[in-house]
Amino acid sequence: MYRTHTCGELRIDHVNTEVTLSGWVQRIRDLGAMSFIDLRDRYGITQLVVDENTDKAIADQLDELGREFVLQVKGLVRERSSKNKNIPTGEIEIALNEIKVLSAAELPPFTIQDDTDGGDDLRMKYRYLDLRRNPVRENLVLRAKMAHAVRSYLNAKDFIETETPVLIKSTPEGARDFVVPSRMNPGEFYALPQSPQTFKQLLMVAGFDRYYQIVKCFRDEDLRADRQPEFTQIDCEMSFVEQKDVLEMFEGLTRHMFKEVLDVEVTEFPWMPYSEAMEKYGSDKPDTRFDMLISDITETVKGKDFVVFDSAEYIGAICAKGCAEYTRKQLDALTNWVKRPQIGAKGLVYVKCNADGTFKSSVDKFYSEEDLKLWAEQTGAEAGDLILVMSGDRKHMLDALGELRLEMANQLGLRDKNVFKPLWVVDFPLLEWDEDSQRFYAMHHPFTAPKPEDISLLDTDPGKVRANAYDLVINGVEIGGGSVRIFNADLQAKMFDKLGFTPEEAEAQFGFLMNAFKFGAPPHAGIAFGFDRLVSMFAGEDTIRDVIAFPKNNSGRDVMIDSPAPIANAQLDELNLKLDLKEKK
RNA sequence: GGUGGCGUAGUUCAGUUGGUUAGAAUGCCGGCCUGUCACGCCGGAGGUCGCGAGUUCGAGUCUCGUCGUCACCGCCA
Repeated sequence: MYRTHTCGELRIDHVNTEVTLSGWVQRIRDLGAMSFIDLRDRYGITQLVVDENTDKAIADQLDELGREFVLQVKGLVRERSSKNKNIPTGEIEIALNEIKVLSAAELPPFTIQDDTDGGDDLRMKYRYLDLRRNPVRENLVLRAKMAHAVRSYLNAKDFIETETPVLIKSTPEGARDFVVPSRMNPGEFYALPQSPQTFKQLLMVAGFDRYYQIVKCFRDEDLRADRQPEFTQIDCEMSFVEQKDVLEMFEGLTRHMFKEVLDVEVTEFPWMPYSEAMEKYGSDKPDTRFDMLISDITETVKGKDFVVFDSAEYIGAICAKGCAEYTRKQLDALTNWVKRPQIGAKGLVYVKCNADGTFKSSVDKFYSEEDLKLWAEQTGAEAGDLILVMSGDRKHMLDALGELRLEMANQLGLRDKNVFKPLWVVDFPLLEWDEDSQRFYAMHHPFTAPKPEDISLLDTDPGKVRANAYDLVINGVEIGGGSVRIFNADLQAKMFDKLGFTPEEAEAQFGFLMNAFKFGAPPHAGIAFGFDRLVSMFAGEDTIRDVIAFPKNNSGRDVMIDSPAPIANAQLDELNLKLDLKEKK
């Protein structure tokens, strides 16, 4: 038996018990004739004590030990003469009578403590050491707890957890696929699923009625702090439901998780049309923890001989509360910020609403106090506020104002990680025009149903068709999304036609699905949550890497196992593959 | 594919206008210490300034290239 107790469980009640503990050496404090060892495992830290006068042999053993050695120790629990109120085991210590080194340890490249001295890449390379640290381990414990909460909620609602295949086939829509060569079928490839989309729809055709899965998905696209090449979704589908039924069910799931895991009650989720999100927040994933809404002041500001505004398609503004005192330096910094290529604005106009009721703007030459007063009324600005104005083409400026809004909120500390504001964004456009390829793409995916009242627009004005699609957004993060699906073979065929597929192409790519719809498909709808993002939000982390046990870096590499890696020629040969690497410029 | 930040001791970082022998903290090693718990005190070791070219009398510092890493845009539900 390696241990009778863990390093986190002994208390004052255990005094005079003979115990055996196993764990890692956190730290040794050598006071001369007396030494203390902090022994750590996942449950906590227990102090071991050795007195050189009474235990000379054991004291000598301490010289051999170092940080992160794995020990098995035996001894008697006793009350400390000076207690540590900061840790749960702080009232007791173990007077050792035996130390056994189970495993020696080299000096770790960074110290295993809550505030580590290790940088990100070093921590990634030695991820198994990083995982010994409390904050990282706690994130993964949280993740396990959340997965458990998902299962208990959905199981109680009669959802059937079903696995779907990982080796499937590549399809032209959506993200780039990861592909896997098939040895038994020379020249052919599997693809890893971007999501189990078609399979869950087929499960509905199969009459499963309610399906879910916590499942890995794969997308071969460039990475971000919130994007990994393999990531986890809570994937769900339901039959005989309308949009409202799905939103209620998954609002319930979300609220259940907040309550179970964080003990947080969240309010009912408002529904916001996509068009409103874009116009008021400049984003399809609005952060509603704060207002600072975008105002369209195009009509108000035109016609005063300010050529920049007069020639602009759109002029929009936000009001930053209490920022009238911003200095020239701060305003210049903001201007430079919006002029960066990532935002791409031409400039920034400001209006300071002074405490005395007067206005000071960067366009005083063109606008009177009376004019500026109108701006203030329209943007809801009061004395002490700062109005920030941008002009240009509508789509681009809404986007830029949305980014500026978030930046100002950051500067003003309005994005509190402990406040959660969920909402549903609904009525997304069904199709999106792509200039490069001169064709429509499905904004969600090709199986999304148009709103019934918009179906007639499919032939006349496809870009105007709204979809029965919805996103769950919390604090400006897209947590999940889904849609009511097409369940009629004819309508599905029409969709493929609008997306530029010939009937033959549609048949070759998705014939199995349209075929299935001919055998009695129930109306159905579904949703998928980005599990990693949800966990990182609950954990208060900025990147999903912090809630994944073994994540990949920015370039899609696992620096611990050093993957991806070349394979042997024999392997390539077996797969009938030859490399033709392109020269780097 | 693009824009920007970073790369200096095991680690986290500082390093002035380009100027003598590149510093701090922490960790590590040695010594002392019986109530520590981020123990304390004394001493010591530890550097290809990512790599390569260039400018210069002189480069950690400036320029170009390259590699790595991070953030973002494009891309991606």
